[in-house]
Amino acid sequence: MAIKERKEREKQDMRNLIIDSATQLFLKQGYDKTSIRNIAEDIEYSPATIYLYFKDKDEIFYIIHENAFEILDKLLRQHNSISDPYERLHELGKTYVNFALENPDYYDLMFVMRAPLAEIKHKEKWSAGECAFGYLLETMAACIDQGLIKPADKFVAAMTVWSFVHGLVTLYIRERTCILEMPDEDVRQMMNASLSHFLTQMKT
Amino acid sequence: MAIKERKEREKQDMRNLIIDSATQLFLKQGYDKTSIRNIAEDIEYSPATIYLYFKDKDEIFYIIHENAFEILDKLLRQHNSISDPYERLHELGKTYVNFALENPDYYDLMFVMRAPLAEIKHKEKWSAGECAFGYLLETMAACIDQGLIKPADKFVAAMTVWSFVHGLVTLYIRERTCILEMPDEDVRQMMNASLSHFLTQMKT
DNA sequence: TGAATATAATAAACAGTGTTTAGTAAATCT
DNA sequence: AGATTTACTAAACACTGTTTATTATATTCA
Repeated sequence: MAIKERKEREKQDMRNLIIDSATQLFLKQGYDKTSIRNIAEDIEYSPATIYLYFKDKDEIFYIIHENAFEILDKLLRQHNSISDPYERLHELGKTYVNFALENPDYYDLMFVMRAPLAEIKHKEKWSAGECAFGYLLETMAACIDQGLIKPADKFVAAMTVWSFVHGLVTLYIRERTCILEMPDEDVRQMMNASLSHFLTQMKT
Repeated sequence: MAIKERKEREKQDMRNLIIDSATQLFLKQGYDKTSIRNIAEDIEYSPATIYLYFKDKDEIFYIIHENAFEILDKLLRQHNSISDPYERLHELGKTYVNFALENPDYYDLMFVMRAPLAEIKHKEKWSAGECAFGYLLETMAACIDQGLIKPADKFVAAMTVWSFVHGLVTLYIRERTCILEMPDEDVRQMMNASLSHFLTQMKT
């Protein structure tokens, strides 16, 4: 009975087709303008078909959110070879901010939007986020152990760093940096200056 | 011809009626569930009537967003009497975070949601935000002048502080602090610890 | 192979959204 | 009192996410 396996494969193919189309539309037009009907039209199926493969729109965007985390995780762990944890922290910060600025829609979905939340809660564990946060936690612990930054609980220190970079990029992505009344280029330069300033402050 | 003035008054009354109803519904049920039809039913008018007083839903939420800024501004400027600028900064931080945690929907509308953005851009100036940010800027300048915090450009310093507190509260409001797998009370305590840690790091 | 069954896909509908248009009733002006 | 402006609304438009009943196809079993 290889038919069952083929069917399973076909089901997965269809899921991938939907996710790929949704991702493409999402990155091109944003969340709101990526409707089930849009996706359906794009893959040349009826809207109702999508509900045979995903229970709702949010589940689709939960998968996209997971894929985005995989990308970010890979980028962050590229700096694993840097032995000095403070230096690694610096690179992690730069990479995080860069990722957010270059993939604002992904970042929004990962850390701002409520769309994937239902699924996260449903799963009782935000594993995608845990992976990235865990890596930050490790780095902070190493920094503290080696006395490279001002002493603090590693959770508190990690939350402080994450909060700062998250705040920095979300103020930009959600267009609140308009308050600076600067050209976009200057704003980005100021963000870099702010990141450096923050990390210098941390140092012992 | 006092009729014209009475009409003008009545127009303003109607605008207030709509805003009051919208605000009430918004704080009770959130943005998405506050529909034009809901507001219309609440004030016992037809949905179309609302469009005689506001050009679209976003304009209504722009007004609510402005009102929220008035509340935050008053809270922040309560600390004007504190002469030591670093101490004042500390109180500003605590007040800001408290405001966000106690009024998450207001905070969301002010600093995260895209709803009021069209109007902000249309007006070419985000005066509501400028007022609060200006106050932070003053305080930072005073801190730097008196050598209370590590030297930096006042804009960079202000952006750093704002980014941190904004990140801290938005990770909480948009439910990303679930990663800590802590009871809500502990998360809030950690947020306080993080704020203190951040402000201590700034000190010379 | 042919009838019965299980699967896949869809058309159409439901209940909602923001917004616009055309038409009516009331208040104001001449 | 008649003409005109103002205030309001019913109904429609073009969407949205989602569900249900139906049909066509593929698979299984006798």
